Amino acid sequence: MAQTEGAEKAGTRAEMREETERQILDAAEVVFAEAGFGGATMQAIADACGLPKANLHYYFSSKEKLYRQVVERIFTIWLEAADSFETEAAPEVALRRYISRKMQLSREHRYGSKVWASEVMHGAPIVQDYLETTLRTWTETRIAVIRRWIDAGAIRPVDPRWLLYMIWATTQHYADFAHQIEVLNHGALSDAQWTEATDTVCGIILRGIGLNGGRTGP
Amino acid sequence: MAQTEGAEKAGTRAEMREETERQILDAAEVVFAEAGFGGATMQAIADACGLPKANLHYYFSSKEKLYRQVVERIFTIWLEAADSFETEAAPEVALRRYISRKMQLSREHRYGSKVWASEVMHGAPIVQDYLETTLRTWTETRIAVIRRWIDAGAIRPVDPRWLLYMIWATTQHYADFAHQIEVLNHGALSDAQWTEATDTVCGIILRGIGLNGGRTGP
DNA sequence: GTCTATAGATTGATAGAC
DNA sequence: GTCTATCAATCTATAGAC
Repeated sequence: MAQTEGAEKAGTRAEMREETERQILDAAEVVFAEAGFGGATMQAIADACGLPKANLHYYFSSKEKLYRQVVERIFTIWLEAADSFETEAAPEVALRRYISRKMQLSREHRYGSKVWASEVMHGAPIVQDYLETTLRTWTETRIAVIRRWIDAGAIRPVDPRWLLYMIWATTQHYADFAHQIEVLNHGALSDAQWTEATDTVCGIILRGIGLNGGRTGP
Repeated sequence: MAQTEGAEKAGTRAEMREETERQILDAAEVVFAEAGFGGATMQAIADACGLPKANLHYYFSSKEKLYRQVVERIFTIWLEAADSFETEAAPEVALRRYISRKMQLSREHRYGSKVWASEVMHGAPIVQDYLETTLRTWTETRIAVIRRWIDAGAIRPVDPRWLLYMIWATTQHYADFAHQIEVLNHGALSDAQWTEATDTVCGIILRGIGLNGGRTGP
């Protein structure tokens, strides 16, 4: 009965702690995404997860520590998606799978994407080291893969960096600018629209680098 | 001697007022871009333009009013660039010019782009009406133009919306994510890199919709 | 118009009862 | 572990001398 709400099948003490931390992180992700780090308040996060403000400081010593954990969680998800860029597969397969996975992430993790965008836009004060280590390494290996495709004549010669930025920008736009898209669309995108947008993005980029973007005939 | 600093050839009283307002708006744009609306403080903006905090409230009654003027100024620049999308020109010409202009804007107005991105990401609390009127109208006319191109068989049949979002996303990414790009690039992009990136973006998108993106031969 | 000083409200963080 | 009450710092905005 230590837990106020019947918060799921509360197991061990450690499991309960993990569950509460997850609730706070979920609420914090939304509030940070909608207000930015500076605009977000601990009170707003507390209200969003139905806990007293003091409890947040019990689980996360400071607002900045809480924010850091939110960003780190997002970066982990981003990295998992990055692995869908298979270095052994053919260009069509690797790129189509990677773009599709990124579009899916934009749909399922809109708030996480916004927090990441906000963090980078403000100069990455918290995750600068991630940019310089993990992201830089990942990017360089993918650039090498794309260079091999070019050398093998599989795709047109384009600087791999501008191609990667285009993929990141386009897919993440559907999360970060979801509000603008929904205004222009007179409502949220339907399942069919998400599928169509994904196919169109894949099609333009694949054809754009000299592949047969469509799935049938030339 | 009313002006503390010898702020340019001070002309009439109205001109001096305009000059001071512009200084404040310039400083505010940078601070809002780097800290977000919530994270920005009037003190930081005052320091950035070398004026006492109280003077900001003399020229702009509140922080929100100042922010609104910053965003409105950016939207005006955005609209001027939007006009470079000529509805009478051939698809290659219209799109290449529009994309190039947007890339140029990302380079010259990094902070403005960030403020706009932040505003939209947070649900456009200040400029919602712009999205529903000016932006929606502009977008619909361009969608009609692209549809005509498709009907005439000039470009492949792609939903014009996903194409426009790709152009917006990719070009604005170079401003909004400039910090990340510069980390991966080990420094700011050179003139040559900006030109190359612009050409690559134009090339991929034009070829992607069935045009000969390159300038020479098939 | 410009500046100093300060009011009034809000915030991150903590103390201490339970 | 959870909650109420509160402190100390900070912020927007303004009053009033110059």
